[in-house]
Amino acid sequence: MKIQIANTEQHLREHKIMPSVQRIRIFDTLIGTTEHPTVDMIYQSLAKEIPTLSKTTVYNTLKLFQEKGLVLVVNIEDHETRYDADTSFHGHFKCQSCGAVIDFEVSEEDRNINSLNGFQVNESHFYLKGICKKCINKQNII
Amino acid sequence: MKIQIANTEQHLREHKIMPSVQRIRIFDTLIGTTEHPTVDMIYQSLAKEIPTLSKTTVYNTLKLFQEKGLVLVVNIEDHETRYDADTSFHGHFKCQSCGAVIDFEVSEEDRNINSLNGFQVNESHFYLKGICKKCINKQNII
DNA sequence: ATATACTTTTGTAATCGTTACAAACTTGAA
DNA sequence: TTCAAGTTTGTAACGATTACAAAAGTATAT
Repeated sequence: MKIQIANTEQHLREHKIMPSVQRIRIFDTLIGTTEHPTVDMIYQSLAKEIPTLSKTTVYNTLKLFQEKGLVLVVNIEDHETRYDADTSFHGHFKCQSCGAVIDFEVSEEDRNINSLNGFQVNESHFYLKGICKKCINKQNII
Repeated sequence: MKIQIANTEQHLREHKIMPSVQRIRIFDTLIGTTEHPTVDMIYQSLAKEIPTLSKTTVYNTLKLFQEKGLVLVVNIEDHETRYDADTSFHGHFKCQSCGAVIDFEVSEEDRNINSLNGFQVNESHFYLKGICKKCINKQNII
């Protein structure tokens, strides 16, 4: 889902992150899309705007955001690390046909696994793969 | 959980896999452990027994097993692909203290996400991270 | 048994995402 | 202005995985 942040600069400061141009634009790119971009996608979409941008900066910045709790890492696919600015709890569905990664809701009860009594859970990731509604409909038309 | 297979050779044949020595031993290694090993862990544990074994063979074999539905890939951690011979549905918990990957049960209802009506789900992965019971107890003792 | 075709294994080299590192640059305070 | 600290950049290194082609093994027909 898309996240609304009125003022990115202020938002970063509130999380003790110095708001450099690069950091602001990387964060804005992330909240401006629902496609859970990879480092490379973010880099490509900013390269024209910030010609000196280095991919290392994108890596460093996303790592920083992650440590400060501003973004979540989505590891739904091997060797394809994606980032999500929506840090509320939700699941991710990857369409094996069109490749889109789509958010879905997970109820409070659903994520409470009672077979894990005595464990301290810090992170939860729910990943599903299959064919999304759009692609199913396309198949039916053809 | 540990899986019981009476006869690996026959099991592979039933899945249209030619049971070579390497394939049999790789499969046996997988069902003989609950630690969801990586390619390297499997390779290391067989290297003495099969001195000519190539890591490429371990990769090829696990890919084949995966395609034939004999094993599942566990991607709970970035850049650390693990394999699981238990293909029944269950979740994985990774302890951030000792590194163990532990299975947990997920009820039928829990994995049925009603916000995904109209989607075809082919694979489900539930990953949790935190501190396992053992490590919590250790901390209390110290 | 022998030849032939086919499958499997092996080792090396290539690839790709990510990280390490050090130099250059920017910012803010004194 | 000068200094110190933080940030960005480019290059090189790294590690997991894959590509590839040669070598070894297996099955089948004659």
